[in-house]
Amino acid sequence: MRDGSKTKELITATALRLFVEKGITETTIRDIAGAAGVAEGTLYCHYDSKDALAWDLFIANYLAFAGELDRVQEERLTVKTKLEAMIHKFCQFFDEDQVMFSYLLLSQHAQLKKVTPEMTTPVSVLLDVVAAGIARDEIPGQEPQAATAMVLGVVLQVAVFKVYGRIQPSLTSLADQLTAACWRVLEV
Amino acid sequence: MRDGSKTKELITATALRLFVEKGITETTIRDIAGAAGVAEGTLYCHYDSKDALAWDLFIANYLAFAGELDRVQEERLTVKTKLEAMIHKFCQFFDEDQVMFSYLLLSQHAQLKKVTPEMTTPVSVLLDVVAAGIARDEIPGQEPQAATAMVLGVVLQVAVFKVYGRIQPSLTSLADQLTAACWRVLEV
Amino acid sequence: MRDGSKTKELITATALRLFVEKGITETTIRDIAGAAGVAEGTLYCHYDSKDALAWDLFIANYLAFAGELDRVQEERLTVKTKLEAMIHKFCQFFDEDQVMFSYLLLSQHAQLKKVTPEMTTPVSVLLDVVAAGIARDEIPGQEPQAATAMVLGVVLQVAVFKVYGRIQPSLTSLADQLTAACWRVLEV
Amino acid sequence: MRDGSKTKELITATALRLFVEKGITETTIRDIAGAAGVAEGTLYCHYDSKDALAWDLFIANYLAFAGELDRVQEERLTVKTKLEAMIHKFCQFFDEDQVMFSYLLLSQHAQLKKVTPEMTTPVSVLLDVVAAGIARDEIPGQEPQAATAMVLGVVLQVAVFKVYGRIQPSLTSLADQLTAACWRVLEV
DNA sequence: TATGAATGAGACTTCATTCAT
DNA sequence: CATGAATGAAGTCTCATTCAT
Repeated sequence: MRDGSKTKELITATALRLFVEKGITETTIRDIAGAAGVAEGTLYCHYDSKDALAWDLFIANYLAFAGELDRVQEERLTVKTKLEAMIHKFCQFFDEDQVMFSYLLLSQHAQLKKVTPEMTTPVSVLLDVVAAGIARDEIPGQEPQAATAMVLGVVLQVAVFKVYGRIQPSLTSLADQLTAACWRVLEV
Repeated sequence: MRDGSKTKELITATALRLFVEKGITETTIRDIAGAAGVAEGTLYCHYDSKDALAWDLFIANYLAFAGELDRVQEERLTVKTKLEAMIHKFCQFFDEDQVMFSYLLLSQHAQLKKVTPEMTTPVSVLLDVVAAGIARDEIPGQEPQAATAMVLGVVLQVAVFKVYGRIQPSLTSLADQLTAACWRVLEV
Repeated sequence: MRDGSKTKELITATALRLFVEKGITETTIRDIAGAAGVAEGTLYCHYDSKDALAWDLFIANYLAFAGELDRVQEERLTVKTKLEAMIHKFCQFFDEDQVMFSYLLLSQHAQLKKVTPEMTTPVSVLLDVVAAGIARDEIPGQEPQAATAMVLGVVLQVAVFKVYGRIQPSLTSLADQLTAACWRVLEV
Repeated sequence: MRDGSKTKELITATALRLFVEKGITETTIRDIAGAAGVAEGTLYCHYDSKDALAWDLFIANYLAFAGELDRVQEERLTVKTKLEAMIHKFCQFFDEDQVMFSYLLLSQHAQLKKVTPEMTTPVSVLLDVVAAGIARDEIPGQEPQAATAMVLGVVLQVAVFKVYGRIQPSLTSLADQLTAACWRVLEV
């Protein structure tokens, strides 16, 4: 109540958790306010609307993650090491903040309509690396979109299985295994 | 007006399309009835509730697809051919009824809470095949859940990219390529 | 299905039972049709509407009962014997058809708006007898309406208690006791 | 807008009036909100549902009235004076708040299913007094339930006739007369 | 007469949002 | 900034009634 930013963070974190637990549409303002211990109106001191909250939560973190992916790939020279670094980053993100990772995953479909093509997203970063790898012949010639999809699928579906409790070990501990698998996928 | 099953099919098909276009929660009874050209109350002649409609639509087709997957894998002897047949089936299903495939994909997360463990699902069929392959040493020793996730991810994410228009060719035409990729994934 | 009047009686009897069990508004056409084993539309072959059914059921039996009360009182000469005969009739009606008696009791309030003053009702018959008794000095001078209310209350409330299971013996076996009590009430 | 309890009282009083005028089922949320001059949703700031409103309105006042009856009977020593005091209380309640009295009367049947046996109700208070009177030989030996029903009937049916406009004087002015009649009823 | 799928008005309820305090 | 009562549009669902067969 003293520091407004504390309240905002509280609301944001609570909303994130509930969005993942119940879904965005299924989570009401009352749910969030109640779980955060603030009044319903308070939310509107920090966000214009529920949609704005969901969007902010999505896009800020989606782009930030894309930025991190981009940074780690830029620090590597070969496609193989770029891919390795990116997958490690994926796994690290998942392990450090599974709730946020899940949120990006599940809200992706709904929010993607509002993502403009010029934005740098995790997918576009991965696609650029894969496409460059093919262009530079570090990866056998193939359709970049399909190749990207397969690599992305390997990582994301393992994350989904982890969320569902089908997989026990941390993703980080599986990162090398995932990288190897992805690399084999790309070797045509 | 005479044949109730025609009306039911009309409602079902309309609902399926709208659910995929706008999302389940975002699709209203009025949307469905309006698009199907029937009265709102008519929906309740055939389904107990909107949730029941969404669930019926999901589970009937989810289980039917699982059944088809199971049938084709049973007709093959080796894990490799089983996998190949299943992936072809995946691609065929996608190409023949992309709307339904998309619906199963997007509603999976929400409806999965109501799926009981004894049900045979597409995931459980794939998992069984992979696990058996590992047990029989047709696939190198590894964690079956993780292996299943990776294979599933390859196929599903390519389907997602296809839905988003990132990929042009039909999935069926990519089936062999996907099978090869999945097999490389499993070769440790 | 062969004889229409059988179907009508079936519907009528079923409706009566459900109206008493659940209340008129709370009983749906579907309830009645389902319990009677006929289609929903069939009801409209015999009654114009649900309200018409409820009203017919009420007024026919309300007036018929009034007619019986009137008949038995006319066959007696003194107010005391008239009252005795009427109360016996009340009790007999209750014991013979508790469901119908209950229906008249509970729907009275709602249907009474449609009862016109010139109709001969159970209340008007009782009132006439009491008023005549006062006029003829067979009952001490008093306000006829209040006197009628008290007599009616004694009988009806005992019936209500019987319906609620608070009273065991049949009303008929209590008729003399009720008559005596009513008579004492009227003796100012 | 500031003081919520004012709004709640307004809604409650409006609902009470309409419930009595038209019946509970026949009164819609829109009716209540419109007559109270609030939005429809406002009702749900104060009550969980329409049923909860009807129930609260019933049980709070039903039990409060039972409490008052119990209090006045406890202040008297003999059954005769207890009965006299209770009937006066009945009449006073009716004259002071005929709408509430009518509501308790008409909703009694529907709400009684939710009344548990351990609750002290107006009927149970009266029954206890009558039963005690019989036990103490202040009233001739008889079945307490039937005796209670008759006394209750005398008072309630006069109230009903008053509601219907058949009786002009206030119930309070008739209280002594009613008490005398009830007493005669009990004298076997 | 009987059927029952279809109708559509309208009931109850939810919930994002506002605003006076 | 925070509050929370109030709002009212919109959603789901019910149900008396119709009508083609």
